[in-house]
Amino acid sequence: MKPADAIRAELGRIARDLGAPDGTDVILERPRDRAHGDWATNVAMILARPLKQKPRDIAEKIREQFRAEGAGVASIDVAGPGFLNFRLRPEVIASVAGDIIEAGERYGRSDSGNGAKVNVEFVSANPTGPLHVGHGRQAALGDAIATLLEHTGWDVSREYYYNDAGAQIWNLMESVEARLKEAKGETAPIPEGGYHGEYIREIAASYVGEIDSLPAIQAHAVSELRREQDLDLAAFGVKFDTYFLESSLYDDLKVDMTVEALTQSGKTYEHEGALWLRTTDYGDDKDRVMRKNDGTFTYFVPDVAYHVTKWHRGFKRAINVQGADHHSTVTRVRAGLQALDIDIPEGYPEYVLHQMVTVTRGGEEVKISKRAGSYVTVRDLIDEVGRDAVRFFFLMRKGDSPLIFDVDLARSQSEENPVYYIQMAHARMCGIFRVGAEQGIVTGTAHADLSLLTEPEEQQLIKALEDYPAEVAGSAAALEPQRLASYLLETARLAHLWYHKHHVLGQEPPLMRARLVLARAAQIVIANGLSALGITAPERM
RNA sequence: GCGUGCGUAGCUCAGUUGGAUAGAGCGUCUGCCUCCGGAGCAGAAGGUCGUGGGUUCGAGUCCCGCCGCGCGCACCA
Repeated sequence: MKPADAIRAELGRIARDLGAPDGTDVILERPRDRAHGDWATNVAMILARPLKQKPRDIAEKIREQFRAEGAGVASIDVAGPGFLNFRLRPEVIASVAGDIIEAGERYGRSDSGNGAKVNVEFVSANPTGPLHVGHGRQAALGDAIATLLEHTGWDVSREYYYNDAGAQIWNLMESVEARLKEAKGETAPIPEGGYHGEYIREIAASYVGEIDSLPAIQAHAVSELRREQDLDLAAFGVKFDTYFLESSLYDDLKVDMTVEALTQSGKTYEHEGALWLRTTDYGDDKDRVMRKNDGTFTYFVPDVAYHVTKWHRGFKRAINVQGADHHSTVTRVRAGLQALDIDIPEGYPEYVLHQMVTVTRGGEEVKISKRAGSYVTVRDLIDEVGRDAVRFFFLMRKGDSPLIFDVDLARSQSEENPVYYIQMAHARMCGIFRVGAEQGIVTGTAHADLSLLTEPEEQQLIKALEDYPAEVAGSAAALEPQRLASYLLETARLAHLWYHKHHVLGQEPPLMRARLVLARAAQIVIANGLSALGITAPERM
């Protein structure tokens, strides 16, 4: 049993004896201040009300009744308003390192998702141009969230929705047509709302079909751009399980069926030649048009039809990663799903929204990519700083905050660069084993006496490693990869600290063996954490 | 104006779903180490958590008002 579990069990037993109500959960947490001990609980404060006693009196009783030896506890203090602080025996803390090695790359995984299906949709760019940095943030976020969910026991499906129908595609087609005419020497301006990037000329140049066949031009442009985006995603190392085409919703009459069902529900009305949905019944600030007076549908109608397919495909949980500039769609899509009245939960789908990305180089904002014209592409970024740095930088801030991507920092091979810093900690641990092997030292970890790991830096590092599973679980539950990123930074710091202060190789064999276990455990945790974020853990740098 | 998100050290940001004296990196200052350079080590200073109320044993965290900034407010996506 893990030390924390032992304490929790003992606290549970005492709480019951004291007459705590059923369902009282005992929360153990790391005290913010290390001087307060290894674990703390506020259970005495929680029980104060139901037991009608002072928190400190309850805490005192718990302290007296606590059977410390079995739980590996060295001392218990009552502090502050009624906290119980536990200090563990050093060898109990150290024993965790052995468990980590045993679990290996499975360390940190859990099964709280129970294998339930969850759909994670992200990027979902219109095939009207190369992916820009915002899509990059989405790709990093979506992929990491998907992996975190996998690590916590969910059956995850990564999905990409191509908006290959509608007005944007029409604009794309007209833009390419204009460039085709231009190539023949005609004057042909890009239409309003059209695309001006250099890539439009490339698409026109590679077109070999009928010059006046608009459907052919459209098909060519869309397929070229999809191929282009696939290359962007491949460069980023993201793989999707499903590519869902918006056009298929029209082909399969899903859009018509959805409109029909919404009309049947009585939540729609005709007004000024358009068909409206009463989204105000579901918290929107005004009703929304479904069918425009030109007979075509507004974008959110296929979006509703699309989410109905997710539901029917067995995803009781769906998560959409999007730019916050699209946040107004949230209410509309959910309203449409509710109006259908087919038992879809109100909060379906869940949204993870992220704020803007700005790229800086030399302290100046970079605004333009040559190929795309008006924005910086993901590919530019990956080419310049590498996939790992791009991913980490996109993940280290919470989605709610705008993100400034400092290209100079991301490229830097120094410890100021957070990715480099974490990967370096991993490489250093690997270096110990590499050098050890060269010296003929057996770096196996069997028969180590971990109670020798008593240095403060060692105890602190081990405690951080012990927290890894909880960090993964918390990060996954909150859909917030940046938590894990922060954790890795802190853990890397502790690993560097330990490495600087204490040598492994060249120590007396028993101590060396114990430290080899710790080095291996640290290496495993950092590697697992990086992998959960989609970042590699190089063995040397 | 309405909706939404943000506001934490000089700078960049964490803050584990409401806990104890609010943390880290960079920068600054003081020592130490280094042939030089890059850097490394130990420590220090630095805060009215935008602001005013509220909720309770307890608020950076939850609720309301105000101020500032971003985003959205199309029969575009």
